[in-house]
Amino acid sequence: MNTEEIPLRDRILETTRHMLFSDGYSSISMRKIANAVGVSATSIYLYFENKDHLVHTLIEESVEDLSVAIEKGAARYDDTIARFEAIIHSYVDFALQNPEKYQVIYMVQSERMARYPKEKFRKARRGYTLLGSVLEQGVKEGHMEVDEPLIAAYSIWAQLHGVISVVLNQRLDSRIDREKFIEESIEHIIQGFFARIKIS
Amino acid sequence: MNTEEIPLRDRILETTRHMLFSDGYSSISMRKIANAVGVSATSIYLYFENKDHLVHTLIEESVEDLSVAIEKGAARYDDTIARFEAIIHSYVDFALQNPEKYQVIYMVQSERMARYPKEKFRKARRGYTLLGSVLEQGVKEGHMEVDEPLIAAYSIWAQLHGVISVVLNQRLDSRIDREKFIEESIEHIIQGFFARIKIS
DNA sequence: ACAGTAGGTTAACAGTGTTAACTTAACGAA
DNA sequence: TTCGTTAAGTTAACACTGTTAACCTACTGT
Repeated sequence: MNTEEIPLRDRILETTRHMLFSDGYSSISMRKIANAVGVSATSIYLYFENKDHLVHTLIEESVEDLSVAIEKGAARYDDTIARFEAIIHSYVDFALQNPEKYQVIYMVQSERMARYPKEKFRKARRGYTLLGSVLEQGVKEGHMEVDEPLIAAYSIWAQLHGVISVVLNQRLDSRIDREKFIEESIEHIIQGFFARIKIS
Repeated sequence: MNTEEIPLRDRILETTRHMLFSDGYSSISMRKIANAVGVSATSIYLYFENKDHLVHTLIEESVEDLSVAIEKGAARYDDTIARFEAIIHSYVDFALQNPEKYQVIYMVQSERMARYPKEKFRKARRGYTLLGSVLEQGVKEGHMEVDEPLIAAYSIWAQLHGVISVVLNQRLDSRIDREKFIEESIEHIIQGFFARIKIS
């Protein structure tokens, strides 16, 4: 078999990610995962402390990949505004092209995240920290008007996630066209940072 | 006892909502809920088909309350722009003042929501449908520039949820001030609809 | 040839959602 | 008053869950 060559730990991770995405968290169990991999349930505990740890590892992987995608996207441009837009589009593109990985990041609700080791959160910061520094640069160059770049970056992050999760979770109103929704939402989020006109 | 006067069904709902918020979904069980209420686990099945139905009922209640809050907020003003801002602030205020109810709406992840009866989703639409009609009015009066009011409304909805959930789920970067984050995010979301300036 | 170890296994425990069958109290009709 | 019916709850059981402890087994280095 070819799969025998791949380390068991990796096979467990891949199988879990797939099952997590297609069946949902509450449907997966250690026994089912083990069964799909072709080992006994307790073998999973040789590589992961418990179910939480297994899921957290999956999240960490996904966060890493997302961060890399964003950094690559930004690196393609020198111009600050182009970098700003590239980051946002990289985020959205990654989420839409890798729904399994993206969904895993946010699939786990607050309670289970509370058990997520705090130091790991710093890795998750990489993406919007980069965005923050781009915003700062934008302010310096006079293109944007932003009080607190870090807050602004986080705000964009949250807004993007809201848009993406509505799309991926299929909560979108059936009367609304998916692509148009995404496009207009991104446009709106971007636009909000170039114009700061007082309401007349 | 005073609690004996309250119907069992209501006591179950109240207890479940509280436990759901404080302990999280994965920590609650039919037996624990029943124990806290003071009845046997199977008694819950006299009023709810299963655990899903129990949770869905809770969601429905919360959605209803949120909708009412928004409608009340909008009704306080005649001016379109004022109504627009009132809706957004009502949404945020409700979420922050009733975290138990708001969190319950989004606590249940996509998989469990797929089992949520589709006809119930229409009720959930009430809030942003109202927002959509206000946007439409704003376009008519020349205050705003929006292509598709319904899409725009949904986009705002998603963005607001993103911001709120970051705050309530305590995923906020510790360097960032909570109140300032909320304020600036709302400001940004609102501003995006008044100004549509092409990027130079 | 033998001890140690890496990489698995089976058996068991306490807890889960859910169903079926049972009890018990209240009520109206004869 | 006694019967049948119904409502509201109970207990016992089933198949499944995460997790632990004890066991096996094949390969390694000496």
